[in-house]
Amino acid sequence: MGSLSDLIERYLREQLAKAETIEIQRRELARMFRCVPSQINYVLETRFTMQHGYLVHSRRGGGGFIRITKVDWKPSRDFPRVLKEKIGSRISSGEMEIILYRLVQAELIDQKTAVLIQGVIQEELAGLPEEEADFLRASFLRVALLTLCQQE
Amino acid sequence: MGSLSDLIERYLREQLAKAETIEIQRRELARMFRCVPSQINYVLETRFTMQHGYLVHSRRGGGGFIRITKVDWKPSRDFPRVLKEKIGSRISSGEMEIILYRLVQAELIDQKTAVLIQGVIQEELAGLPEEEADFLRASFLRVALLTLCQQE
DNA sequence: AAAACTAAGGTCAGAAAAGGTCAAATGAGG
DNA sequence: CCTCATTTGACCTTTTCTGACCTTAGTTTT
Repeated sequence: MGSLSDLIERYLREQLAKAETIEIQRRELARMFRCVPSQINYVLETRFTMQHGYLVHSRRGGGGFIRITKVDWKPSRDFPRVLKEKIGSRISSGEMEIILYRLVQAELIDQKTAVLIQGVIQEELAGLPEEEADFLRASFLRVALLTLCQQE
Repeated sequence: MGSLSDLIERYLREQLAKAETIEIQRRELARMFRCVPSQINYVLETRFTMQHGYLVHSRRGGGGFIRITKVDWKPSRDFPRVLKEKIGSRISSGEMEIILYRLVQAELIDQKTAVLIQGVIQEELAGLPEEEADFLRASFLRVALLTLCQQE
């Protein structure tokens, strides 16, 4: 406790407590903390990931910046993590159906949406070999659910 | 968001918010922003393309001008098809950002959702070679948008 | 009417200004 | 000591900015 990374993390969190989105300049921040610029990347990679509830977006070149946005996951703070665990790296269409059914039971999504998701994903997967489809299905399902879960 | 190009972009967008079509003089604008005239071309090429929903037309010589016309994205009933057409079989992250921005402009999705989609997809694509990522990104974007926009 | 002049805008390549990546060196805790 | 997290630095990619040179369209002169 008390490493430079921790300090930088605390500083960024303070800023993010004041605003939902902040924009920083990597060089500027690095100068503030007297470290090399890539240290900032390290802090972002280890402490401001989606799992932590943050989205990071950046632009290079003149006037470049790094934008950090706090995400308010509707269902729960660790929804992304739970989803990752439940879905895993691959999933069959049967398993997907079970998960969707559970989410409907939990009233996190409604029946129509569940059906819609299945339809959209099925269409996207059309014609692919089963082997490959299972991997992609896992990704598609995560994208769909994570996208949905911020809607009100 | 601090580059000169960003400023010029914002200025032009403001004008275009007031009128469908605007006519500017490159020299005049360059003088306003204290830059070289070709900077204006750069802004137009990177931020006011057809993809962005603008048409640019110009004339040289005495009394020359640059005309920018806004082409609104009409939220049609046939949204899924239009979307698939726009996304295509592969798409770069930059092109995706443009599409999302236009959807926000058209009020089909809100800003937070756009950012979220980018984040979720970025995460899902992490570590993949660019070649493969472009194809998957197109699929992910379709899944996300079709899931979102078809539910009521 | 043709030639010359002037007043726009267009192109392109290179410099400058960011941020990104990756692996090696270092350090802290068990 | 070993392992994992942190720190650093060399090298890469993207975006912006600038300036030299080119093309086009009116205007004036011959």
